[in-house]
Amino acid sequence: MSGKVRYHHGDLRNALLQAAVAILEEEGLDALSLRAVAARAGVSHAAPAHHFPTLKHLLTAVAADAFARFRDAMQTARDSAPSDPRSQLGAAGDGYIRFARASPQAFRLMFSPSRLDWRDAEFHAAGQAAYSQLKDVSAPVAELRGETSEAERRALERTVWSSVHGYCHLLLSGQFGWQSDGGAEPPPRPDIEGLLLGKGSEVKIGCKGVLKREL
Amino acid sequence: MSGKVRYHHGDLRNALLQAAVAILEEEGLDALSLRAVAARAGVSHAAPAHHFPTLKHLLTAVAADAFARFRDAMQTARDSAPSDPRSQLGAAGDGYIRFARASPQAFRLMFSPSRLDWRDAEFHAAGQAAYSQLKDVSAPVAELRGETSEAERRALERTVWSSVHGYCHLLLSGQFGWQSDGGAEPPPRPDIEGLLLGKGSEVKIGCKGVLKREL
DNA sequence: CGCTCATCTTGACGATGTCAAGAAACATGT
DNA sequence: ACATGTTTCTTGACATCGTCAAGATGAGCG
Repeated sequence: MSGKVRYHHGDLRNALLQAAVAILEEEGLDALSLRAVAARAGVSHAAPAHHFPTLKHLLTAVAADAFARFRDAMQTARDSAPSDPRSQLGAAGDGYIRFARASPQAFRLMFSPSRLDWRDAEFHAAGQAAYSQLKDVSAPVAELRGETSEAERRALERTVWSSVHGYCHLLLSGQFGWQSDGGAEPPPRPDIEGLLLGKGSEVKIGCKGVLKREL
Repeated sequence: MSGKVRYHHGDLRNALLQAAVAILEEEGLDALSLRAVAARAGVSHAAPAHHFPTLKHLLTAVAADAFARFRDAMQTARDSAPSDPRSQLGAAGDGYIRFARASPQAFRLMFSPSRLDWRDAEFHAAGQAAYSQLKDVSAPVAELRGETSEAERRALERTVWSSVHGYCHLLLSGQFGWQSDGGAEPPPRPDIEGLLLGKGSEVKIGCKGVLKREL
């Protein structure tokens, strides 16, 4: 509790995680080393070993924490949006993108397979919690499209996820000619609502002969 | 020319690139170090310095080479597909995915911003050549959809690219619960043709009142 | 008080990227 | 043919990294 430096830190695990998040944001993923984290926490270079046996363990814990904030970003965006399927889908996508833009380094880490231990229980749970956001907004859309089978629902989730995730990944990679440090706004994201539910004033006749009118 | 080991290699730059590609495929991106490449080419650890001043230079050259094969994969897929916009769009996407599955490590490298020098001229040219494949198949689709402005065409390119790229990235990250080493087939890719051009037997009335029949 | 054990420090090892200095082979001009 | 200069490669070194081993320290508990 006290700020004094003791031999036994008392809460080193949390201090290391906090230092890791700070380094990740300030200096980037490539500067996130065990020794840098230890130095920032004010302990010796081998101190993290007991709490995080390996760099991969530390990065996995940081990624799990990031996934929790990632989920919150989507939830927050959905909370301040209308409850219809179209708006909820768009809001989840916007939350997804908002997080990626606000924490690009964390986003990179979260989807870096080789740096993480995918079998870690907490990490897996955090990832699933985030994914459930996509499932929640995709299900009503699948309903509207008449895609009711399990396979069809999963396919729709993958379509939504691929579209939004690909946009984020390409955006952060600079592939759209957009730099995060400049003040310019990035190009608009794919219009998944329009692609999946049609434009607002559209009448669409499905291949099964079902007539639908959206919004 | 001879297989003899000489002090002056004669074609070390190409030999290093070839060794790098081999290591990338056999041992993965994380094992691709300057020293490993030098050892595989049979030269001393500092020999690459003259041809590739920095690891980033070597990786950028490897990525540029990969982008050329990437472009070829899309072109080949398009060549063996009908010439209508829908088929060409699907074929380009399939070629994109085929390359990512066949060379996952190269694909990872190609979109790893921090490892590459994005201002390298050859790399940039190779990337643009690959991107032109997406532009070529997107333009006729934009035409069919009545999206003729420059901004609309660019937006459609981003939508197509995001969808296919996101699918590849998530697939290779194991996010779809699919492992490349197992013999199982991965889940199907997003149906971009269907999303952008409608299902085959569908009649669609656009918001501008234009009636279109596809296929 | 004394014992036990988790926690932290110190020191070391091999691997990495990069630099500096020098050796070896090629190129060129005369 | 020979000398000279330049390119190419080797050797050696240094800092940094992850990881391990051994020991110091202090907290918890009988």
